Amino acid sequence: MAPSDTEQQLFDAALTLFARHGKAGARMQAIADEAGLNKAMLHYYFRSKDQLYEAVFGYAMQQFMASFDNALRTASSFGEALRLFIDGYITFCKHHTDAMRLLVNENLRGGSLVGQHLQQLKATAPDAPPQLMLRTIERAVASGEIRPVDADHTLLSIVSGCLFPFIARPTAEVLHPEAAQWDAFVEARKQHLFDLLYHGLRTDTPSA
Amino acid sequence: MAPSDTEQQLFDAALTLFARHGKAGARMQAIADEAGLNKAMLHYYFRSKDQLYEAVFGYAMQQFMASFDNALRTASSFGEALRLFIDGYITFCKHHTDAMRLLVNENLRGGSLVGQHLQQLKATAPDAPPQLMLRTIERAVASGEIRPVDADHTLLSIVSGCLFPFIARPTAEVLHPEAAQWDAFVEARKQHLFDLLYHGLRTDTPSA
DNA sequence: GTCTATATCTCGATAGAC
DNA sequence: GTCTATCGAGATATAGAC
Repeated sequence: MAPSDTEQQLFDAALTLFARHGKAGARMQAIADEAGLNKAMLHYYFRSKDQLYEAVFGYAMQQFMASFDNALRTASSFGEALRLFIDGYITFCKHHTDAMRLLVNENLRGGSLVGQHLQQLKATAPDAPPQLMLRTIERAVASGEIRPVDADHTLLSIVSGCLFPFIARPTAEVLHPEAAQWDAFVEARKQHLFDLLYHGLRTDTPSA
Repeated sequence: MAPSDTEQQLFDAALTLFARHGKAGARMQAIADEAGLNKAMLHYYFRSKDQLYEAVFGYAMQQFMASFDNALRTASSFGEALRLFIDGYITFCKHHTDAMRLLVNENLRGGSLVGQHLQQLKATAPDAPPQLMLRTIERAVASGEIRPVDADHTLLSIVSGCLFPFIARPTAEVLHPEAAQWDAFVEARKQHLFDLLYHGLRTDTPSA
């Protein structure tokens, strides 16, 4: 069932405002305004604010997971997988900033939605991107391609490096004013992060 | 002027609840309850919710900055500085989770408070921890102790590695259920992160 | 300084015309 | 399906007794 135009507009507006102001801070009136419609339509399509939020959150999560899937499966070496993962992650954040913000927000608040959706995902798709990357790391350790690091911590480090600039953008912009051209800064980050992590993980280091 | 006991109790309760539910989600009634007092006292000491929030935010920021200052100045090598910075950061997050959550939340929301306070800090204390660590990185690059990395990106990577487990705790706990003993996981992270970053940054890699 | 009681308003949700 | 008008809960903030 394809959602109607109206429903889609409301949905998009909700994503934007929930991401910007959080679940509690976003106003149904503001969402309706953003969509160029009225509150009654919001309730007509989504019943309540709670249900609207859950729908939006589920969508963000799904969109997020889908964004790496293909990339990761084509990698033929750990280095390539690492680069694809980093590039994919950062590109996703750049183009779907609202979705990312929503996910981080929910995590930060310790909401139960994160656990629910992840558990479900783990059950229905045991080789979703996070697990896939975990196993990629474990294989690379086993084959000696990288040092014997803890896979969970390593994945956390990779993800954090990708996400953090978006989370801490206001701080980053003060510390690094030249980054006024945000897009260039984000692009440069892909390369920096790959270098740092690849050097940090690989077994042998031929001198330059 | 030392704040009265009452004021302090209200303040602490506010920090807890603002961190837990965000500025919009936290209820003045709930803050009063948490402090074992009533709403009227909140307005008596802090005028409005806005002013209460600003006071709490400023305090969190200040507490955060103060927590590294001494540690960083005693380091005699880059490796030592890196270890002190990581240990200090993670320990701070562990013991002042609410303050950290508040700061991250405000960053995520792109609030203007972050910029204001950081600008002011930069003016009054030009060698506050962030700048201090930046210069430490630059010196280490200049001396050849580490590879010629971009200092801003590197600092961002270090900070993100420290903070992220706390930000993404719900996700981390699903991916890594053994981390049910959170404290042990956090302690282990100090070592993991230092290893990863030190290997990633240093110039030469003597084989084990 | 501290409390109870209340004023004022904002927001989520619904009713009902079209 | 879409809108205007409105209800009623719950929020911030204040008044005023003690």
